[in-house]
Amino acid sequence: MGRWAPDARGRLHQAAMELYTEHGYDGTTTADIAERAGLSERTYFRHFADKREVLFDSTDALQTLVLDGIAGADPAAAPLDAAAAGLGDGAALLQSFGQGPRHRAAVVAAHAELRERELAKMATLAQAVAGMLVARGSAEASAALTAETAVAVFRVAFDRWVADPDGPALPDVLAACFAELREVSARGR
Amino acid sequence: MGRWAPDARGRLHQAAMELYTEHGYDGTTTADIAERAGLSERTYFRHFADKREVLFDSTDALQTLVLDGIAGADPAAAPLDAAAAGLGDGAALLQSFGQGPRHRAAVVAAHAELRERELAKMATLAQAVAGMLVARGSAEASAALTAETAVAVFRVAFDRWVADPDGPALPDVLAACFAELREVSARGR
DNA sequence: ACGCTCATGTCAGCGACTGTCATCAGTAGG
DNA sequence: CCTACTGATGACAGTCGCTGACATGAGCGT
Repeated sequence: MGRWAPDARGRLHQAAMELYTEHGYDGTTTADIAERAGLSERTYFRHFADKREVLFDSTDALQTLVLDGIAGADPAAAPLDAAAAGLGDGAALLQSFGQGPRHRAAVVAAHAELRERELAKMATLAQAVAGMLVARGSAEASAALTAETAVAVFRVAFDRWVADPDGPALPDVLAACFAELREVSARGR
Repeated sequence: MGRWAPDARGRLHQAAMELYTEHGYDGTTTADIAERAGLSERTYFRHFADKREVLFDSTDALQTLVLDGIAGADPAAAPLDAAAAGLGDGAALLQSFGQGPRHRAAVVAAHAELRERELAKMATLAQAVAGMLVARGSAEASAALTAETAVAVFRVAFDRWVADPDGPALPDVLAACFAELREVSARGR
């Protein structure tokens, strides 16, 4: 047994989710979060860079999984297919958390600052995906376009999945969205 | 002649661009900006919601132009083509400002908070584009996918244009990116 | 027993942002 | 010409996000 209660980060995350849900993001101070977690406000900022970041701890794991999925994809697969495969792994991870991601998404959606941060995280993911595509042999420019497109599709799929709790599993929604992308972009000229 | 010097918003924008360029975003306080514009800090916050928003006044005009372009597109055109046309109008607007957008992009790129806000503005644009596509007859879900994809392509095109000052005009870069999207998404299966 | 580590607490302070009230040139109405 | 009203602004106090600096003390190796 350590000197301090274990998993301070986890307790802060838990406290933040509860308080943002109960009193809203604006109605919660970082001191409130720290207090519920049994820590000082200063310690909160040793674990998380700002008031928003406490909700985005899991995105690192998601990103790692997605990148691994791309790295493990068939080397002969087209870049967009490789990206889709990696994002499919990420979708499966989120699906495995049940309603958790939906609850978190509702909290994030409720405040502009949190939505902004989520977009920034997705942008980071897109950049990392592009990097993996380059590692697979894509040209830099083409990789960026493919990655940004793929991540945009992922976001749309996630939004659809959140909006329809009785619908298909996230990986299936994602696959459907990629199929739709091909249709949409094949039309015209 | 009014009681106050005219165009307070414009002066604040000018002052912010200068100061963010000279001393960086972190090295500039809102009080600094207000002082250079000949106003009080309190008045700054009457014109702009926060320290970031002062750089994003022009995105409203861009959005309006893009939406008008979509509204005026051939009703028979495919949704993605209509979105591309509207975004092409927006690209032409930015191109007409010469190096201005590149300078602004450099300032935005220099700080994470500004990049976040830019992403948020693009997300707003994507939502508005989706709305216009629905108004043209697209289904809600399909419109969201098309709009998010099209705006992602726009962002990639803008980044390429910024990175290559001696390259082709933005509308041409954008058209090339849309062509590339069709290639990329046609490959595989 | 000694010193080192390292997560934490405490405190002071800056800067972003807000609510509130006062000011006063211009303008409309009588 | 006086008066009331408007609307952009200034002044001031206060909250909160966030940071730097220093202190504390249990655990751990030596």
